[in-house]
Amino acid sequence: MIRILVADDEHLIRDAIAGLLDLQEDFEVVGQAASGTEAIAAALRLRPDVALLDLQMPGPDGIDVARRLSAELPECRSIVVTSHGRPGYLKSALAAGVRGFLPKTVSSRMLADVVRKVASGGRHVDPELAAEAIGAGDSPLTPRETDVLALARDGAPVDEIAQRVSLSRGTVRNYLAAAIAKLGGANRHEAARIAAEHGWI
Amino acid sequence: MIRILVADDEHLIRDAIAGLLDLQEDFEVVGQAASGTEAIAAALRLRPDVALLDLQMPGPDGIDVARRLSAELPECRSIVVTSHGRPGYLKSALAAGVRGFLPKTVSSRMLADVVRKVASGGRHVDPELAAEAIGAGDSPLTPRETDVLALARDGAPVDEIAQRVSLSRGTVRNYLAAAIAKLGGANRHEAARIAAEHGWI
DNA sequence: GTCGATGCATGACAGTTGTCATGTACCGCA
DNA sequence: TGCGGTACATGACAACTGTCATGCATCGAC
Repeated sequence: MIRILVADDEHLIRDAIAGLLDLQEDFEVVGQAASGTEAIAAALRLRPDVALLDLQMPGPDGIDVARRLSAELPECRSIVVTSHGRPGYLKSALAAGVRGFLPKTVSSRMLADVVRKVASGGRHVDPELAAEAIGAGDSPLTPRETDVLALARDGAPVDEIAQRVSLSRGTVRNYLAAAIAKLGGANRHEAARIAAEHGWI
Repeated sequence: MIRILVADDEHLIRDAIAGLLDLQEDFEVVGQAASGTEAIAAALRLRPDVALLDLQMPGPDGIDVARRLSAELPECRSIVVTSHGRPGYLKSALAAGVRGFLPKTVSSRMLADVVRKVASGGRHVDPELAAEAIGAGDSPLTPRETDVLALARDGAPVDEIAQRVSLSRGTVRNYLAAAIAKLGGANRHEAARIAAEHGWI
């Protein structure tokens, strides 16, 4: 019997996936969590075999949770599930000790197979996401450029960004220009959008 | 027996929700669709009692589908489900003839209750979304402002927007300024983000 | 018919942003 | 030690964006 923890902030999805998994005779959903914090607490308490984590959650996201769990509860294997897009997170997910990485576009049969595979010590990464991640490659941005672009993401003016990273206006503009050039955008906002799509910020 | 069509572009979610509903003794999931186009075709073919539609789908979204169905298949009642946020769509959903409107944060029990209620001729709108929609109110933007802001959304420069809506640069800037002022943003991008959060563009 | 309110349109001006030339510090390498 | 490459930092200049004053057309109220 494989003991599973399901974490997703959307109650309906969480219930539905938990119900789906519970239908399998060799699965038992032992707990549910609606946030990263809850997921960590529940995992430490319930010690499941597999933690099925949504990537986007309030508080710590799925990857943060996986990192904590692989450090504090190594016998619990993590699988991260994500909505469409976001191949850029794959690399950091693997670095965080995630054993399975799937988009929500896979079939329920595939999810069950992956849970079994991971529970028995294997790994599984969705081939399509893997291809996209390889195609997209690593972020071309330097750490500083990443910081600055991340702050520019929701429309903050340069001065505010400069203050937050303790830089002069000119320097911030320079980093933004570099990011814009590297990403091929027409301005910072397009660049931020592109970087976000690739999971680089 | 209530015959249900489930439409969601994410296979896993679709499967999971369908499975969840199928557990209910008085429900029968008669079909699934992965896009708005498929949903319309499947509904016309299968003539379900209830169409459960995801808001965000490739091609026609859940509201578009509901509009088509309420025109061409009025005996099929539509329920729209959405990820968190987006109260702004509620009004257009109701205008499109949607009978139920729920965030994906509700429990599975609630979903089942709403399906029964809608199938028997009732309506249900999530109280929290309704409150937010009332609080947020209608879009303060004029049609032109909405057009322009929508185009500014993903970072297009003014000239491109001007071309697309056949306006002078100055006029476009003026509309953007009006939108920025009305929405309380610091620049067009913040304004676009705010409008998007409210579902106004 | 006049009035005010509203939506739409334009151009001048000032402030912000993007581009560029330039400079410093650090690192690996011959 | 000297060299090239990279990340980081700055300021001048040009282009773009946001603000403002202004004008025109439509529509309902009086």
